[in-house]
Amino acid sequence: MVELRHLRSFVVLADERHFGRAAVRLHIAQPALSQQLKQLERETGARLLDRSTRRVELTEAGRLLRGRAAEILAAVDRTSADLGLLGAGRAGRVRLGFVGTATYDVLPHVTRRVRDELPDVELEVRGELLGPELMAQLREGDLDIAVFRPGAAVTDDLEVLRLRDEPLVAVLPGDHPSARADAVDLRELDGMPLITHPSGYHSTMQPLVLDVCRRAGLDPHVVEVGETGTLVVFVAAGLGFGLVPHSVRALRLDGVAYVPLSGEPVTAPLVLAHRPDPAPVVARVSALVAAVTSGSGRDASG
Amino acid sequence: MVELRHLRSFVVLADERHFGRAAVRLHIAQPALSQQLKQLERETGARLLDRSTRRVELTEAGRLLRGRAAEILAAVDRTSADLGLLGAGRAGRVRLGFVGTATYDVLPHVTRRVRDELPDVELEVRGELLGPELMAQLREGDLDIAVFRPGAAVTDDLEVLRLRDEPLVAVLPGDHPSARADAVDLRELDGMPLITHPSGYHSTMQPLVLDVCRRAGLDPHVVEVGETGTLVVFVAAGLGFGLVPHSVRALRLDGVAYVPLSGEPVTAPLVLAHRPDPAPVVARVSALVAAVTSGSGRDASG
DNA sequence: TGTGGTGGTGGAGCTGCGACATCTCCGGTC
DNA sequence: GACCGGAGATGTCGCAGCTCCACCACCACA
Repeated sequence: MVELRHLRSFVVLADERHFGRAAVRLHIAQPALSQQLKQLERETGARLLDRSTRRVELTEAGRLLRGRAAEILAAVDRTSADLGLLGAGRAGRVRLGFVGTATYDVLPHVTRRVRDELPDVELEVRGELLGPELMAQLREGDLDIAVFRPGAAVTDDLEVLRLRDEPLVAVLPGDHPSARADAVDLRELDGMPLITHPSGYHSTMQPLVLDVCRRAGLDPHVVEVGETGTLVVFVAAGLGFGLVPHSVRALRLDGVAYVPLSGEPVTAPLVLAHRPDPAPVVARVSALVAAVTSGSGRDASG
Repeated sequence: MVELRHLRSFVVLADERHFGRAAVRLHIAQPALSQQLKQLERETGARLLDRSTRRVELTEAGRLLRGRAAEILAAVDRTSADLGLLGAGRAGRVRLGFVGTATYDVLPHVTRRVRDELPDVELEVRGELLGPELMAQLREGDLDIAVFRPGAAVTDDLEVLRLRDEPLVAVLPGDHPSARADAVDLRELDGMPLITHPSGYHSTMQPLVLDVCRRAGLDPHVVEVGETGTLVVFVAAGLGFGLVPHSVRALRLDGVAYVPLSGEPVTAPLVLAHRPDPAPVVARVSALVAAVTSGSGRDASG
């Protein structure tokens, strides 16, 4: 039966064209190498080397085998390496997607920690995505881990880990009377347009935000934007106010103030999701994300 | 060190998902299979099977390995098969050269037979070459097998196999008085130009043909042409007559008749040559050429 | 709580691989 | 042409490691 041992020896032998030198490189004795080649020739039924005591030359069959054996051994090595990384969960590629409101706080912290603690893990990070889109990409296998705020549609074909609940804060233009207050009552904002994430099934933030406003007796004119960054920029431009999770405070812009809401706190949950039975890397990175978010979530602002 | 044995076992195990059944299929005992899997997991550093006494399931690493191992084993099998064909002389590339007078009869028959009986052999055929040129190409390694008519210069650094002796026939213009005769005496052609192959060391036919003419008392005006095809075309054009081996009759042109010579037959030998200690394919194709020429040489004309 | 079936483990035996010594062949040299 | 040295082949032996057998541990099911 042909074994990789035969192929490994043959490749070196074909390279050296000399049994003695090849044996040294293989850390075996020359007679053993002769035996292996003989076995290989018996197994394959082809003469692989034209050899005399003076000269070792590849036959046509030998040339064919040299190429094939090299490919096979490369495939084995590559597979072995891949499996090692997979098994240790210390390397491999992980694709992470973040919802907009986690893009400016969680994302950079996670990236930093992974680079520090799992330097061989190749992170592919995408921010400013929307919850339903993230879940769809997870299910499609286009993403390994998603960090988002769950709507009603989180089914149990995904493993979901609750990271933390973040209180909503108001995003106000810097020149608003309440911009420097310790807290703001939503009713003080009556009449201002509300900048929100998209409606429909696209964002889980908008229904939450609208509900909060309605309960405070507000029915603001709504301006929808695609990204959290844009939302804050709009507020900075004086186009209205917004309601965002606390951690968006990491996104500091001139002309913008983040002010806690007075009264009973309203929170937006942040979760992490991945497919069930994840690869060790995915599990490891997930754990790191959880550690990052629980450890230093609240004091992320400056 | 990972060996193919491990991969073969793993593929079956991944297929059966049952150590006992897999061991039976592999013709080894179950504990041996457990050992192999353990080794494989140690080598790769990854857990490949989630297993209890009730259930054997592939991990993600296992799924990766199953695919890779199958590819690797397939590549090994394919290579082994290819080498077997090469070794048995049933595959490979053979470059065949034919002298002009064997181009129109032997060449097509050989090509046909090889395609039928050795479909994996890649044949590279060149016709209308001259004997000395063929031998030079053989020695240079530019050709594997040559079929030609030997001159004096066939040395013993080539293995030569006599294929057959062919009687010379006259090639006459269709309107010649003897064109429809059963035989022609050379003296009837006195005064006609003789179309021949090249002189000097280039062709072994010309000296033979001139000798035949001289012994018949002819001293014809000689017109030299490079190829046998051209020779026959010249005859068809009424430019003279020729003397060619019987098998050239396979080249039928309007306005040309092949007529046997009366009197004692004169033959031109046809031989096959290759380098000593040839690759199996070369030997096998050589045998096929010999079979073709000895079996159906004479009745090749229509 | 027994029972059957499953994968894991420990020890004995044997296969087969590799090391060593030796042989044979061949080319170069004088 | 006899000698010499280097190269691959061969014969023998020791031992690593694989396989097998017997047994263990575990779990589902009755």
